[in-house]
Amino acid sequence: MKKGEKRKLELLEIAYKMFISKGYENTSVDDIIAKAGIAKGTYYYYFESKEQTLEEVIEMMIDHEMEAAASVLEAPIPIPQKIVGIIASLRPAPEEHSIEGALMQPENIVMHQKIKRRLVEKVIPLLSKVIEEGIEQGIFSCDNIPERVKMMLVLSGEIFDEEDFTSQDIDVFIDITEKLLGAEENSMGFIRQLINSPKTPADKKGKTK
Amino acid sequence: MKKGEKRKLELLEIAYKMFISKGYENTSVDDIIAKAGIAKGTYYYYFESKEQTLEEVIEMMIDHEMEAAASVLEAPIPIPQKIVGIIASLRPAPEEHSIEGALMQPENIVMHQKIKRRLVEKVIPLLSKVIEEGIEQGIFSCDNIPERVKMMLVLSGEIFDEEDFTSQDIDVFIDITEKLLGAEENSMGFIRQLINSPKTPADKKGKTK
DNA sequence: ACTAAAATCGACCGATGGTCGAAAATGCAT
DNA sequence: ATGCATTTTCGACCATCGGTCGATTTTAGT
Repeated sequence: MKKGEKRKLELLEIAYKMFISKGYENTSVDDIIAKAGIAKGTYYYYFESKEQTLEEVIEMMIDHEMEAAASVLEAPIPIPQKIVGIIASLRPAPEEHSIEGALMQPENIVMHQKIKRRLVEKVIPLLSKVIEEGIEQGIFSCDNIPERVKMMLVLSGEIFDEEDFTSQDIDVFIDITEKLLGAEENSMGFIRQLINSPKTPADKKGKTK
Repeated sequence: MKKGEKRKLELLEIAYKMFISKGYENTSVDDIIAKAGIAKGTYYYYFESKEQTLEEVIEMMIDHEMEAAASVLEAPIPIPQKIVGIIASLRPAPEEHSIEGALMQPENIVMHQKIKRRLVEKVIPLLSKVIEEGIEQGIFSCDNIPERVKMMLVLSGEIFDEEDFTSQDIDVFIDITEKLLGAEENSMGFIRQLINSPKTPADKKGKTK
């Protein structure tokens, strides 16, 4: 009741790392068991299938991200910052693991997509609460909150996942977020600063053609 | 220089139908060649890989959808209707082929996602033109048009792909679209009628709890 | 020490995407 | 027609992959 759990955790950890670094499709069960030093049968003693392993790995990741999101929730910061903080915390931790940023590689669509869906699902109620708080404070004003939250999440997920999003993308996202929530003009403008500092090392290729 | 082309088109057509009806992952190369009555080697004489076949099939579909979208563009209808018409035309033709609506099945994520991306890419300039027209006519008012168009497309693609979208989703989408384009309140409200008629046979399960 | 349950092993399987050398089929110049 | 090069077709074969299964070892309770 304990040995087994540990072994499964170990396998999950290995699978997790390999899925992220090499991609789900490019990681074979043989790869995993080789790394773990176990036999095929042992692997299938703990998992029904490779896909189920993916599912559990994703659940692990989700829990991780959700913790981060929840911690932002309780931080003593203004509501708009909370919202952005939560959304930002959903990005699959670029530092820790993912030695190579191979997560959103074209061949990893399946995993990437599954993560996104589950994440959106889980975060909606959390963010909805925050929005309601904001409404009570009078800084937001809107109905159909969960639906609006979902659209915010879908947009941020789709736009900021790509590495080549532009400052125009950000501007429009800010604009749309404010209007989506019925917030005051430019009340979300601070997002710009948050984005310009950590990533995007100036402009890279082309552009100044 | 012609025999070869024809054969390839034939194979493409077969793959196309099978990918849609059974899904990409569930269609084996053997399935395709069996249907076509040719040998493995012949298939790989025309295609580098199964994935490349997918790519070409998608390109075919895209061209098809783009034609439909372009025809809407030239229709003698008001601008807002054009926009909605174009967005609606992007849905992968539910009637013609796709006997079973097996296109957005969970196992078809890869194909579905690839189609979506390419479609958005291609439609952005088209829709942007329409928006500009609208601005000239004074019914819209906004900047960063392509970015806004992209967000509209992303949202519509993400929300309306799922079969369980609610009337709230529609309401919010309408609201956000109007604000995204700087259109007058409720000027996009007609979308509701368009959606209620063709699909959604009343409300289905639960909901009236 | 005995035994039942849990855990591990690895040979084996069917299916799949892909390769390759040889054989037809085709086109063309003589 | 004949010879020859190019294009097209064939299908046996291969490596890999996810998954199965009966046998074997380890563990834990009595």
